[in-house]
Amino acid sequence: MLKIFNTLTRKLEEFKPLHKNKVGLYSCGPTVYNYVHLGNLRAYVFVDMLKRYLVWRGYEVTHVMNITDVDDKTIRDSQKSGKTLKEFTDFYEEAFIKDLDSVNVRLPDVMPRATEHLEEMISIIRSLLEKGYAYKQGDSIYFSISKSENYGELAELSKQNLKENADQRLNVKDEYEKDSANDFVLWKGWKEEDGDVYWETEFGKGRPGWHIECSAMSMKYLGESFDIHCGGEDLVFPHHTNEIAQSEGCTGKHFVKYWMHNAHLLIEGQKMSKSLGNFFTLREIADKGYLPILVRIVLMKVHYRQNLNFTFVGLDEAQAIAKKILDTLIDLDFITATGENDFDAAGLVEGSRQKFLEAMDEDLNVSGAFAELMNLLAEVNRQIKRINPVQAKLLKEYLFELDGVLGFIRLIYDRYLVNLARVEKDSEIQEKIKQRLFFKSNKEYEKADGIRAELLARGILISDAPGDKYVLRLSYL
RNA sequence: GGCGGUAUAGCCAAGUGGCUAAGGCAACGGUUUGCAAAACCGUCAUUCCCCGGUUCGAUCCCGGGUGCCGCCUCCA
Repeated sequence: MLKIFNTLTRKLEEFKPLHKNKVGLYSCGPTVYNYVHLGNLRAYVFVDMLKRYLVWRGYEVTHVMNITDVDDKTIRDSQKSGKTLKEFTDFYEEAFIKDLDSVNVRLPDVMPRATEHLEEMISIIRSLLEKGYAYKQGDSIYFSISKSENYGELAELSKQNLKENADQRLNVKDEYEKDSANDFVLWKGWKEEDGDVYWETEFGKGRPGWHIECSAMSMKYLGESFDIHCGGEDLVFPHHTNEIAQSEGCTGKHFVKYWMHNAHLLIEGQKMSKSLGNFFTLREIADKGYLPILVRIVLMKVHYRQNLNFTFVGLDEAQAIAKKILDTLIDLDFITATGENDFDAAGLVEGSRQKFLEAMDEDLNVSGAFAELMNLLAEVNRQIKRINPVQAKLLKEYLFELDGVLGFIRLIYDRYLVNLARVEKDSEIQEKIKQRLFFKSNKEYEKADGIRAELLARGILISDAPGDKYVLRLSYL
């Protein structure tokens, strides 16, 4: 039984989709005005793992993630760069997709852009006006939270004593226009600084507010009620709180069954901030010589509701884990045993799968799942000398099956195979390997070791096996 | 000021009202190897942040501290 923590009830709940085994999943996507940083990436890796696990568990998942391609920041920065809004956001959208790919995040089924869903947003706003949830003030339209029953349930606002303008971020002008400080904007009337970014609509010239886009796009693709909505914990209030108010105000139906929020991350023990210069992007990590997929391992290894401290030591640890798994896969490829034995590979796999599932079923306990993977590897390594090719195939298939959830093993292994093929085609390297074997069998160890060192410098590690055999491990990470 | 999260070894990190407190990284010793690499075996938590309470029994439940983190209008 899969249990997940629902922010709405603050409890672990059994997961039961609204429609049999079909799951509608929405996650908040990026505002495309810059490269994504590690904090953003954690959210996307989390949703990816959740989705992969649901699929592994047999659910049919439809995943929708929005692209916010119009807001204050995209307008401001596109103007600064002298590009049109579209040129500007297209650039970062493309970069975003590349970054997701390099941490092996599977793309959502639908990635709708806000600017392409004005109709849907307008229709929700119209309905909210008709039903009295919204009011026009100046050129803008606001949602009146006092009209909304249960407003703030998700964020448990009733328990809180909201500090007015806690962060000094409230715009004083906006303040005058709203009936209540906490009312939020659905439609923003055009202002001079918006330049040529506006839509002519029945509400006048302007653009949509932020919250409305997620309501519009999620309901368009997943229906008025759907199963899971994800996002970073900072979005609980106000973004998701307001999404609920708008959507439920408009449809009169319960919007989302399960809300899941991932915790934030620290960088080397410190808050990410512009002034500390620790807003790492994937490119910056890669420039330091780390394979981007290692970032996925780091982000995934810690439970999603736990604060994660991103460190370069952690990246090294991820590298060691990846290497350990790959080394076992390589050993399975180079097995020499052929005969019958009493090793119960199928039983080992079945037991392991059960433990992996039990761990992940507990609100995605990845640590437990990793522990099981490590225990399996240890057992395989203990038995490696007697495992035969049939058993090796079974074990490899199982590791790749788990990788359907984890999402890094196959990628690292394939990379190894590509490099290995390159080495095998390289006649110069092959010649060196032969020479080394010759020196070695002649007990000319200095010469043999010299060649080994030379090859190692080129990323090729020769591991001797009994007899004349050897295993090539590449410096792949 | 209000609300919430969290504290487990040198580091990362599960977990449980009682039995050996998972797993990984690092380190150290050993087996194997011509030497390595990989692997295996072994060592590595007697305040599980502190104080108090409940209990036959608390790392776990409750209360109070302390540290760190977050939210309180456009941030993943």
